[in-house]
Amino acid sequence: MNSFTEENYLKAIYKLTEQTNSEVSTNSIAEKMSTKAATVTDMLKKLSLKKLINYQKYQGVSLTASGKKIAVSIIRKHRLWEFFLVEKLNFKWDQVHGIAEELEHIHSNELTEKLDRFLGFPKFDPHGDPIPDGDGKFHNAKSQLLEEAVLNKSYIITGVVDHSSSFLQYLDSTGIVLGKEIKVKERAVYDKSLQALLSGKKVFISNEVAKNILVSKK
Amino acid sequence: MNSFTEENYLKAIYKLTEQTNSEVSTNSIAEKMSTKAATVTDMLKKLSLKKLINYQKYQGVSLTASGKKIAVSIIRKHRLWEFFLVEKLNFKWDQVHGIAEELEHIHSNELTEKLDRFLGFPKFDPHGDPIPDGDGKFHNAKSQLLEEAVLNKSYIITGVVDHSSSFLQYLDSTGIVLGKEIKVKERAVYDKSLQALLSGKKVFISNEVAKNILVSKK
DNA sequence: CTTAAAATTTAGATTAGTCTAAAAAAATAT
DNA sequence: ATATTTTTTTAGACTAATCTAAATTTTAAG
Repeated sequence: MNSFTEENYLKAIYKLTEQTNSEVSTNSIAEKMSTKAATVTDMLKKLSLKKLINYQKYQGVSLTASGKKIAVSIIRKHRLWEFFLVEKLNFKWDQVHGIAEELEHIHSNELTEKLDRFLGFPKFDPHGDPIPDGDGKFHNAKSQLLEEAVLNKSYIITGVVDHSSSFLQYLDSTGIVLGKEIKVKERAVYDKSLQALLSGKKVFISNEVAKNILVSKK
Repeated sequence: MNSFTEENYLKAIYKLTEQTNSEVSTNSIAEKMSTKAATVTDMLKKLSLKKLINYQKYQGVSLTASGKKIAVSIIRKHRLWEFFLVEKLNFKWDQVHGIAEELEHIHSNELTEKLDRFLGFPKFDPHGDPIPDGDGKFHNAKSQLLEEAVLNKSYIITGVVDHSSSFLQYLDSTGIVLGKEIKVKERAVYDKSLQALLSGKKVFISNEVAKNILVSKK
């Protein structure tokens, strides 16, 4: 059995690998885990001994197959619980991350599988992130940033890049909700801000926001 | 915030106090926690410093009001999660204890309250144990041991004393399920074993089993 | 290609929770 | 009432996860 801490390091390494598509540095892990580089080095030695990561000092790390399997299962549990919290318990999408950070460490495969069935085998969590299946396969929707949407073409809002409560609350306040249709009418040259139609209603969207919204072609 | 370990000690002390109605000994805690007396002493000092227990060395311990509040909230969460696992996820009543031991430590009051509402504010868990409400009040059904049931009187099975999987599985195999009606027809003098009618069907129940079943007058 | 800066690791400490062995206090038995 | 047994506590040590400060390695700059 791995500790919560070990599981969190594996998850952090997984996510950093996804972002950079290469070996992960000690410092980047330290930043992600809000801890110090020296602490990370100690943990890397431990995870390496358990053969969960490939590690040679000064050379960065990557996950082994078994490390990756654990990381994906944590992510699976996190996203299933987020779905549960929003769909069954009526939490808002900006309230669930912290609770799911605790729930993701509950150690029962049977629980995960029964929860998945109870929820109807959802493919995406409340933020539009894909939920891997029991074998670790992701159902990847090909999405793009709203920032890069083509003018006058219809898209569906499918996810967010920034998962912070403040961003999610801002989206709520502007009516930007997953599943809605959006069509960009104008893009300002100066600041790349957008004038768009959101389910037919005119909205203004700054580039800062557009960079953090994912859409799919309709 | 208290650690899982601290929460588990408080829960153990609460349960031992319930059983004995007096100060709890270091050794009894050690046994309940499957640990050593020396370890318990260390933890008692820590909990005492936090004012969660009343402790003077060699004199046993009791919970303070705030210690009791935490213990009851852990029990509340444990029982609500057990109810969820059985009623929503289709677990069997003998499979849920271990999972609930992990879930009971999730730290979100809002989660507990929303879960309670989602479940329809249940008053008893799948083993018939009362679920305290948000204020720590227990809805106590006045039940008695089947061992002491009066002959030819109708009772409803409302709970169990032994919570082990093996006992619960044995009950399943004999059809002894919470909510069923039972009437004791004969009690053998020699071994106190019972001949009874369970929903009208004849069953034999040993004293060992009868001592571990709770019933209420119909 | 040498040097300065940045990144990483090592060394040595700290805290929480645990242990064993020994000492001390309380309970029990003669 | 004293001796023996049981219970509890103390002392000292260990592991996991963390830290700071110092040393080392790598990278980048001139």
